[in-house]
Amino acid sequence: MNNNDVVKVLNHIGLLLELKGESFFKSKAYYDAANKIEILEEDINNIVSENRLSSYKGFGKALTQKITELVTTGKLDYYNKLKETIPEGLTYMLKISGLGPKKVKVLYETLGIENIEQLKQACENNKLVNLPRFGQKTQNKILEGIKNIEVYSQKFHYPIAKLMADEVIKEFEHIDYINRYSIAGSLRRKKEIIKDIDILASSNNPEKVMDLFVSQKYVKEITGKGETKSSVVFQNNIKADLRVVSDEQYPYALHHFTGSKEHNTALRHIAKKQNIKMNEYGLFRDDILIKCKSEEDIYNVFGMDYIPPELRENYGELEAASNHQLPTLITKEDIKGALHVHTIYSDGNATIEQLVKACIDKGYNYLGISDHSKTAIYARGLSEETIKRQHEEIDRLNEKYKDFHIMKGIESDILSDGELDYSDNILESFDFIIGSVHSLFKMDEDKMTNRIVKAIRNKHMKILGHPTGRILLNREGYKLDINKIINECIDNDVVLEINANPYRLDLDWRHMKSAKEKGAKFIISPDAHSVKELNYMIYGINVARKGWLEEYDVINTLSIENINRYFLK
DNA sequence: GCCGTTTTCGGCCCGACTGTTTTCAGTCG
Repeated sequence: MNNNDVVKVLNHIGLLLELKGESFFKSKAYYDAANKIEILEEDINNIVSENRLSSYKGFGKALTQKITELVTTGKLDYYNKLKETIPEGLTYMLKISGLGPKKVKVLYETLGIENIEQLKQACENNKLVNLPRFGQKTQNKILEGIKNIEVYSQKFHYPIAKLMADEVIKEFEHIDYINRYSIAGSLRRKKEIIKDIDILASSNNPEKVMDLFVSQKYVKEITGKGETKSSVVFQNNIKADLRVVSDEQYPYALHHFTGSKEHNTALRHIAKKQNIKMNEYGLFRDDILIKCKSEEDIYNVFGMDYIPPELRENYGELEAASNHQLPTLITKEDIKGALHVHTIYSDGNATIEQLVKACIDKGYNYLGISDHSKTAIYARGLSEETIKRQHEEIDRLNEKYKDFHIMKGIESDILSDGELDYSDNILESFDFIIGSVHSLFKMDEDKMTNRIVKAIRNKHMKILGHPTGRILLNREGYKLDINKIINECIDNDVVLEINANPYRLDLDWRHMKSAKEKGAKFIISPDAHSVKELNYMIYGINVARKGWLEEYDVINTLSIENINRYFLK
């Protein structure tokens, strides 16, 4: 039973308790515990076996006992009994927009409704309208919600949501009754997956701003409209919320709606200890507003440095800001070159020279070509002869572009036994080698971990490509012991790739901070298959910032001389 | 279910919107 399994059980217990009608705070205790275990870097099994769980805040007698039973025996009597008392279908009914635990409980207890199918029938037979605090509109909304269940639970990759949000705020640009505006929420924090778009504006005429917002051409449906808040669904099914406040309230509101919820809650706790009330409209001491002109001022009130939105995940940023120990996050200006790039030699669609010109335009100093290796037949992986030909072309181009440097690399498959794809003398002809897993994803955890560890220990290997192989919203990463992989990389001077493809963003930023603290080095790579995909770099920088990385943590901030020296080490 | 240096009981972050009521409960973020 790993950390993730425990998180799932605790969250489910929280949900079941809500459906039972228990105090919300009891549920919250389970949710809070789940959240804490989720960001834990240590294996819960170790913590339990060493009896250290109760020393963590939020883990009292009951939770410690339950988690211990769960981890040591693999099951939890309390959980199993709880599950028996509540039909499974009720959990799914909560996914319907507008339905929460209280209403689901009423439906179950009065009409005996146990699942979405029964609920739909009851609506169609007009059974809901006479229930307490239900009515015609609620019934219609539930029916609509059942129809929209997939739409409303849909999630989106960062670039899709960013593009949509930019369209919205473009409309705000020249409106004289809007003072300030910004993207907020998870999009401003640059999360890799976005559920909905949050936008904030300040204005003396909120009604007019709301009218403008809900009448935009991309709006498919208006799901709410009030004086300070409106919600819409766009044609591509992305939901968006707009909040409008006065200009004086804007900094507080921007902070509030940027989140994360966990960051805000933790900061509010700190505020409360200092007798300060905190909400989206201001900071108040004895009901008197503490004036702040910017988010920076807000953090300063608590003696903290400004925390960039990317770090606001309650991963230790509040403590670091108090101690003036926040990282100086990497920026796109720090990047000197791109190393994971495919060409027409394998499955890319651009020539080396086209990519060189694009990189020069971006202000990069070098480019590292890394086509697929020979086992990747599906991607036209390079034979030994083709490699020779490619190296000759690179030599010619290096003569032609004197102020720029093209490095010879390869993305070698890590074969099922952990070997790389070419003989030693071929491998020696490259400036760098990325090792990546592209086959047999279903291996069990031990086998996969050993396979990759063996590759990491290969003296030719310099970079571990997309370390977990995940495809966001599509495929889980292969099963592996990520901490062991990271430790092996550190011990063997292998660089961890941050694959900047917005559908991968692999390594996950949640692992970066602790890896960095242990001494890991990273490279942000576009994994481009075309000139256009060189632009993926920014998505990798976004998540590197979320992972607390600074310039010196990332090797493609080095000059060409130093990166070559690094690989020769 | 957890927590506490004023507390071992009574809090637990806070507010907008909706739909049901005729003042507020439930949902949502």
